[in-house]
Amino acid sequence: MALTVQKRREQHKAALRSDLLAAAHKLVQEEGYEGLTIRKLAQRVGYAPMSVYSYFADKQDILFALAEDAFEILARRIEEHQSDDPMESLRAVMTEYAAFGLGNPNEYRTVFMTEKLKAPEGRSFQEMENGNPAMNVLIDRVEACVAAGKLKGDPRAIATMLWAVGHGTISLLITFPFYPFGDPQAFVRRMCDFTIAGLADKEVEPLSDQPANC
Amino acid sequence: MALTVQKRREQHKAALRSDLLAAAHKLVQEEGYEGLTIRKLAQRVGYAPMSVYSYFADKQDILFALAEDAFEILARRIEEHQSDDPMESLRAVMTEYAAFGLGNPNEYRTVFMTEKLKAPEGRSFQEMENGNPAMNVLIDRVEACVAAGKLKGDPRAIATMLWAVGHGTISLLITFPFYPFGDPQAFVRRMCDFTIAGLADKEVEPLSDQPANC
DNA sequence: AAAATTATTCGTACATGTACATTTTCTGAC
DNA sequence: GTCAGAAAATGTACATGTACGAATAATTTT
Repeated sequence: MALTVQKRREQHKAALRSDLLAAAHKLVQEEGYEGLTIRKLAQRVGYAPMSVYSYFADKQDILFALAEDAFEILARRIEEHQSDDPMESLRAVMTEYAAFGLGNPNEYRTVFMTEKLKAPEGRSFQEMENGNPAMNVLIDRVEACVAAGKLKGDPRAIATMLWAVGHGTISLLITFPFYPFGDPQAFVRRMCDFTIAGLADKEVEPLSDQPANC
Repeated sequence: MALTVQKRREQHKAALRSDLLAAAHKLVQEEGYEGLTIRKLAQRVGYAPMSVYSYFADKQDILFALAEDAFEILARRIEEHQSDDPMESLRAVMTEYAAFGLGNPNEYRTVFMTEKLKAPEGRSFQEMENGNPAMNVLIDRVEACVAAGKLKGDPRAIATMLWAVGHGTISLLITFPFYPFGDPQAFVRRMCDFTIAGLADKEVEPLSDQPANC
């Protein structure tokens, strides 16, 4: 029946897209980040350059897909670092997040430091909130801390604030490698400790509901 | 004598460079940020496209120069917002910095969210530290707070931490405009208050001296 | 002044992302 | 099987940043 064929085509297309991603990954391994070129990529899989655009909207789309794969590795790595103490588990998110960002600056940049022209098609933010695996784990662990009475207030607000601090720290370290932050690890730890200590005291209000915007 | 001619040439060259920058600025005004093109720019000043490269290393260099001009406006704006209370003055830096970043996302991006391949030729960081006018004011005001006994510890370390928080906040707001941070102003204020409150307690150690770095 | 050296400008050429239109392949109805 | 319509793949073309080297102008040396 028609639906089966439809499905098969979709799967086939997904498989080809996956092949392209694999080829892109290998290309980056072999020739570095700036060696990833639409033409080279097409050549690797025996396509004409323009055929790539049947599977990806544009080059950014490819980079995003690659970065998303990398971020799933991060999510797994974070889940490996879990403690009995929920606060320690929370700290581990920050630590692993930082290590990942510093170790994969290109992926970090494409996901977190690149203009987002389109809100990911679904609802404006739900998609994003649930989009990055690492963000999910962060919220989960904040919730655990709140449940354990170690933190007080709205978990999403707390997670967002932690995100802002962590992102600021990491992106500065990535962007200004020559600035004397001292030992990156130490700077990350300092920012992390400082922030968590600051949050431990107060009751954190939920984020406002976007009132005065334009 | 020879030196005079040398000087004159340098001034002439600087003037031409300035003309190019002015033309670039106008181009951006008229056609938007992505409308700034080497070819268009050259045409505006009656040059061949490649001649632009006598005055700028590459396109990034032009964008940087434009952004630096913008940041001087920020520095001036910050200095207008000064209070008797040094802590309030410090808060004003963050507020104005944020307002500037949100109002000039392109400039903010080119200065703070773009890979720095070359450490600015002088000494590795001195140049950078004194490079951005806003950073100078920040350090100055932190020093004032320390002097007034409102903050304790190393001023540069405190300023760097504030920078990290401020930058994280602003760059997230710029990069994920659709994420429900709530009112941007409110989010900035929250991050700012939270951070300054957290710093007020503790004695802040200087940043370590770059020990374990590959 | 003439020649040599240096600084400045420019012409040509290439790799890149991708818009647009065309061709080829596939699908489902008759 | 035939054929119309859709989907996938491709060919061509353009704007862009910029490398490279030639041409031109300015400066210094002789």
